[in-house]
Amino acid sequence: MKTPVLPAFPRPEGMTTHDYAFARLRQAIMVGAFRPGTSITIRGLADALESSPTPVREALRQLTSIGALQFLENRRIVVPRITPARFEELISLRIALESHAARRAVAHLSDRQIDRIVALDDAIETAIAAGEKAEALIANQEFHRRIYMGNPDQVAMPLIESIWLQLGPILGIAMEHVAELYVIDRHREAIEALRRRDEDAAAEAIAADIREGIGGFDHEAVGKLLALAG
Amino acid sequence: MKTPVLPAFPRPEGMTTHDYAFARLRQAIMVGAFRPGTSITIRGLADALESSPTPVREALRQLTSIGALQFLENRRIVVPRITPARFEELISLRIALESHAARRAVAHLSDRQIDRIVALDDAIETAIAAGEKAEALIANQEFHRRIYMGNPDQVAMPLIESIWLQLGPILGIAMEHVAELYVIDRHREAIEALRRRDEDAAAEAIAADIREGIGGFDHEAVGKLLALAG
DNA sequence: TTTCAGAAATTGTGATCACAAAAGTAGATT
DNA sequence: AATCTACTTTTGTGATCACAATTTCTGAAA
Repeated sequence: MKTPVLPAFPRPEGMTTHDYAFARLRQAIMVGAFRPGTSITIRGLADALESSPTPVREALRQLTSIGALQFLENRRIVVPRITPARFEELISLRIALESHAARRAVAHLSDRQIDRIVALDDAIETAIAAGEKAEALIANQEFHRRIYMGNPDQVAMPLIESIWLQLGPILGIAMEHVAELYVIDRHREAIEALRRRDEDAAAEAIAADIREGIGGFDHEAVGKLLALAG
Repeated sequence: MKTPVLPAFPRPEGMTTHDYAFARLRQAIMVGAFRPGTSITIRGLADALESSPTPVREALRQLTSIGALQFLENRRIVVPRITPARFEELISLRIALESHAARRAVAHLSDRQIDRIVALDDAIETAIAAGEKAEALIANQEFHRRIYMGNPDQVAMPLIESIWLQLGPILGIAMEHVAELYVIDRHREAIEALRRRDEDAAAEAIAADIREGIGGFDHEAVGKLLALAG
């Protein structure tokens, strides 16, 4: 497999080459632009980004630290492959982390912040109705992120995003092979819990949202998806 | 503050310069060798390791990805400072992550593996009795790691170690200012739970171990420790 | 057709250098 | 003594190059 094409990504001025490479790759992996097993080369990326190996290598190294990429023994760089068992572990960890983060955020969220979260949920439904899967996915991530980030001393978000990155590749496959995203809407439930400042209910709503969403794929379904991807 | 002295660390042959720098720094931070706020320079480290900026910069970048270091706006590299609130978040996240990991490991641990874990617990007590704080700390980490790693598809360990790294600096301060490590021994309790294959009890024992160990520092105690460190 | 050895191309690694930004220093001015 | 300015030093950034390991390609032999 060759180095895949990167989705466009505007470069903010003042951003270092390294940071740009990192942000762009990270985004690409998180939204499922890469297949599991895809191999990546430093020089290939450097050419694509019109830069040189040094900053690109740093970006790739950072991505391996957070589980988004993998340096093999033979020094090849690949998007990690997923097994059904590993998938299950990731989902159960996601539930543990995110219900924890939701619980710890409840007390900090103002009504104004909750309003913005509601707006994001509307954006998700708009995107789904329009059949824009990628947009819906990004909006969904933003919905979750906005909740957890309500906690100002929050330290779980980077870990949660690490899990999202590890799920990205299989998510990309799922998006291609599933006719439409049928999002079981636990979001309303979560929002109601936030408004009531009910920590237990918020944590449970988030857990259910994950469990019934991407977590809904069972052992067999994941196996089929992976087989489809080669 | 200057770049601090690194604890010795033998370099396995065949290990790349980058990997060596990463492993050595990581270890140093995890065992509390650095104070919060300590600044680090690429060239300083390169000299200390008798190498060049390129591999060192990669190592530092990786360490920032897992929260062990921080690149400031002005491009300075520092060991992150901790606030009491952040400390509390880290502890509560540690409890959530590790009790989850313990629970998911129980079913996979063989009696033989549990025996080895018991041996590690003995090593901890030996180190404590001898007043060797650093050794006790490392053995304690190894005790926890060995439990969680029993799960072959485990994905939580890197995240847990990320938390350990973020707690490392304050742990170093605590070790200097606490007369002796008084480890409330929930380890026996955890081991018993493992032997009974009791997931709930194992998770709870680990949670209690953390809560009554490093988690025992309250808001005020953490503030004092940080004040001592400047 | 398959297999295997050797050449060629590709790729990660790490040292070096030029550059720009930031920090630190020294001296003059108020 | 305090403050500001100009100069020097330090520091992160990124491009380049040589090197070694790996992979890929090529062609001959079975």
